[in-house]
Amino acid sequence: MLKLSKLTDYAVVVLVRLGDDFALQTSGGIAAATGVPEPTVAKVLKIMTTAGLVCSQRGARGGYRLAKPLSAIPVADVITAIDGPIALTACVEHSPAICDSSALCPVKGRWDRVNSAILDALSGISLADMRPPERDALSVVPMTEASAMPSYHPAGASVSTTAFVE
Amino acid sequence: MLKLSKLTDYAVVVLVRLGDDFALQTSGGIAAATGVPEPTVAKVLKIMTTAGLVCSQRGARGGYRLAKPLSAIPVADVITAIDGPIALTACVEHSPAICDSSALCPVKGRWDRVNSAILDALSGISLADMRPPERDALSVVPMTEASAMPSYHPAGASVSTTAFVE
DNA sequence: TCATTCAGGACCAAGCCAGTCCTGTTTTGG
DNA sequence: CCAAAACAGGACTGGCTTGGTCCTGAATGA
Ligand code: FES
Ligand code: FES
Repeated sequence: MLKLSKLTDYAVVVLVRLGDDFALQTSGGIAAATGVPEPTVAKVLKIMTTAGLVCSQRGARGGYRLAKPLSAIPVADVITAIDGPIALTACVEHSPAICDSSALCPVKGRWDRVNSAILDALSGISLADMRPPERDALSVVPMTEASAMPSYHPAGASVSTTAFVE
Repeated sequence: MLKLSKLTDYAVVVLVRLGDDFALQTSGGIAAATGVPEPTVAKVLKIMTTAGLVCSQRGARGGYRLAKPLSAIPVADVITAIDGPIALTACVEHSPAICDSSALCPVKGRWDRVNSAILDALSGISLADMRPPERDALSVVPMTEASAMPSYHPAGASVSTTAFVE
């Protein structure tokens, strides 16, 4: 299954939202603005902080801020931060897993080319390219309450309408 | 997790093996030659047949044969045959899943570019590129018995040495 | 001092994938 | 005509991964 984890999708949404203005934003505020459940936003932002993509300010009036402009963050970095190194198969350079039968395997080392092709493709697209041109409608959402706003669910399926009850 | 299913890895191994000669080869023979468990080989080949990548001949003295040369089979086709259409997220063209909140989603339609970049990369590499230059050592393996040969396990981990006991 | 906010885990349930097996159907060969 | 060989197609199950939640602790500002 060549697909991204749902967390990665969330991360892009959150980061793009962070890029809308450079003021400190709390995880709760971002959750309200994007419709992503607050615990999930917090989890994503923690990972992003560890990866160095965002800066955090602790304590009261704290929050998160982008560490670099959106145009300087390739999509590959976000994926790597959440999913770990991009390794299509177990037998690819920089893969966490090791391969036993590398002496016998007929396709030994041959996936590397495929892997780097994908890596190049993902490194050439930045988060700025993911931002939609019309960013007015979303920025005006008040960060206090967004109860009536439908939540954002990338996976589709059945929308549990009580995703962010508070 | 941006990684391929293990079946896809097997499929490439099996198809490359099929490309070594154009005679009919039984699933059992391929299993013996590659070290992949026989039921798995059969499963992979059935999928490949449905996808039209290999031709099958039923009955006694039957077997499988490549439908087209290795150089005419891009890696993307193998992945699509096993994993379904390449769709990084749920909100990509040709994705089987549907997205509810496409009206609100801030990155609506923005994954398409990433997806096609990957698709292009995978379409530009054929199975012939996956075949190692030295194909002597593998072709001389007799198809009758390969009991002493270590099995091929892409995932690494613990090698159950009794993979193909018979 | 206290409320606020992030840090960093542990934790559980659901979904998915790998691998196996079983029952047909088709063809060859005696 | 019969039996063996080999593919077709599905059902089934165990194990792993992931998504999502929660809890406790540390830092900061009022
Ligand atoms: S999740 Fe469907 S358009 Fe973004
Ligand atoms: S599975 Fe490790 S080299 Fe191919």
